[in-house]
Amino acid sequence: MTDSKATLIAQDIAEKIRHKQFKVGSFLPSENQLTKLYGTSRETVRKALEQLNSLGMIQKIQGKGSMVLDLGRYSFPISGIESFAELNKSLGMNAETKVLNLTKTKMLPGLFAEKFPQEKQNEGIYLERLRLLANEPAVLDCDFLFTPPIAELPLSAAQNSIYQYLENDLGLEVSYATKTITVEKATENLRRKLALENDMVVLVASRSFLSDTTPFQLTLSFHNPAKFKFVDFARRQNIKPQ
Amino acid sequence: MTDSKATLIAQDIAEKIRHKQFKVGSFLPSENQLTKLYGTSRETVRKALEQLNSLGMIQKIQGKGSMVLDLGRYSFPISGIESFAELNKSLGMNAETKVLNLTKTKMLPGLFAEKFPQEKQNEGIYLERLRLLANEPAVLDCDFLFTPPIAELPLSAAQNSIYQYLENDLGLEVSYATKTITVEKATENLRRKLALENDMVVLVASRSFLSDTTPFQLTLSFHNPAKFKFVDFARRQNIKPQ
DNA sequence: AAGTGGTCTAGACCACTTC
DNA sequence: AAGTGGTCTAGACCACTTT
Repeated sequence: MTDSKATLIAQDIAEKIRHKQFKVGSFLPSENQLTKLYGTSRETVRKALEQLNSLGMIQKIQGKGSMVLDLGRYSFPISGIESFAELNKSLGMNAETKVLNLTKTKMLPGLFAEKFPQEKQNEGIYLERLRLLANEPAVLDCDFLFTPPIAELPLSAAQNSIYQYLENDLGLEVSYATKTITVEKATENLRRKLALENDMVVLVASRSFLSDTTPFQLTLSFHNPAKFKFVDFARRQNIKPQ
Repeated sequence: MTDSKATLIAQDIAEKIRHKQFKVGSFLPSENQLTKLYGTSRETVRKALEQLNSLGMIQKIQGKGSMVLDLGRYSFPISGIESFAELNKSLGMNAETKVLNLTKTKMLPGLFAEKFPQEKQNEGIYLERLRLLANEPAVLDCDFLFTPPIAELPLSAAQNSIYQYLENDLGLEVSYATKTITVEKATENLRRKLALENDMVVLVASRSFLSDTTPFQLTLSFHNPAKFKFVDFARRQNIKPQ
């Protein structure tokens, strides 16, 4: 899967925004200028701008141009599909991952059966990781990776980036995820592992899918409420959700 | 602002998915067939499908077709930009709104000054509403609407849908919002109004903008943790956030 | 009037899946 | 080989903003 011209242009513009070559509050070069700059058609430039628009990086204003928006400095957003490793790298945080458990199983662990009641898959890999920020426990990630398509998970992949292993080594195409965020009562085990001050915990439950719509991963992320922050960008829709 | 052909097609397909004319797990008619059906070019059909794709309603699979996804029956999602009134209507819930306060002010209330430290605007309308679900308090919404562009807010608009009033009566174009979700310690006032069992509350803070990038609204939504649920759909990005 | 973005088209060629 | 989606183009016309 090689990136399209439109995506390459979007990445280039995003990079220039990050490097302050295009400044927040100012307008990008016009679509005609970008068309000449990148040597493509205008529709291709427009597809690139549409990607940046939907990410909240620019706002298009008819008759005027495309303004660079201020996304703010997000302290650890959980929006989108990104692994902890990717976030840590791109934000340069002092984060650490401790793998607590990595085992194959032929039965869906009870924890997952409870939170994903309609789930049928039962063979897979159970993974438990504690995430530390500034040497303090912040998140307990429990993953269940489906076998197939994932037969093995090297400890190094669990330690670093699962997604990198799935995409680069196994050639799987990670595509989308559904997530829910709720607040739950913490078990004694959780209280201890996350050093919670009271018995509440934030649960981010997600089910992730490959591009052929196969589910491949369930994740239960237990966050220390005091350290939890979810950042979102949303555009007003003219299509009602299902 | 009239809808484009692509948006009309997307709305039509979404409607057909909702009415089970196109079923979850099956493929939509091919792009060529849709092109004939709607009497447009293929690119226009593709723009319609892209809208449904980004909402998580379909998944495109090369060589096969566009599969209808199961979004699940979300119990009160807070994703996207939708007003409580719109959600209530589209989901047919037993919800009620009590307007507790609606006053003009020349100073940004301290509550907002604290949660949005960089905010400069000070003249506006303060609105406080309690949302009840099944006759139990679920959310306390505190809004600050900027003057200008919003000079007045009729009680009926506060009672029903603010967005409907802004878009239909004032002709404003609501475009996007940034939100953060955190867990905070509840004040005694909040404990009482939301009938909280303990002293934690979920805070959804959002800043909303018009299509010309003017901010027009700050919202602090305090949720009873026991009734809070946030549902999200996310696609894997090939562009890094800013 | 000139420049900006918004929409739409008809056609081309490619990559992937299925038969 | 035929059908599917993925990409890209060159051009047209419209709506809005600015001068």
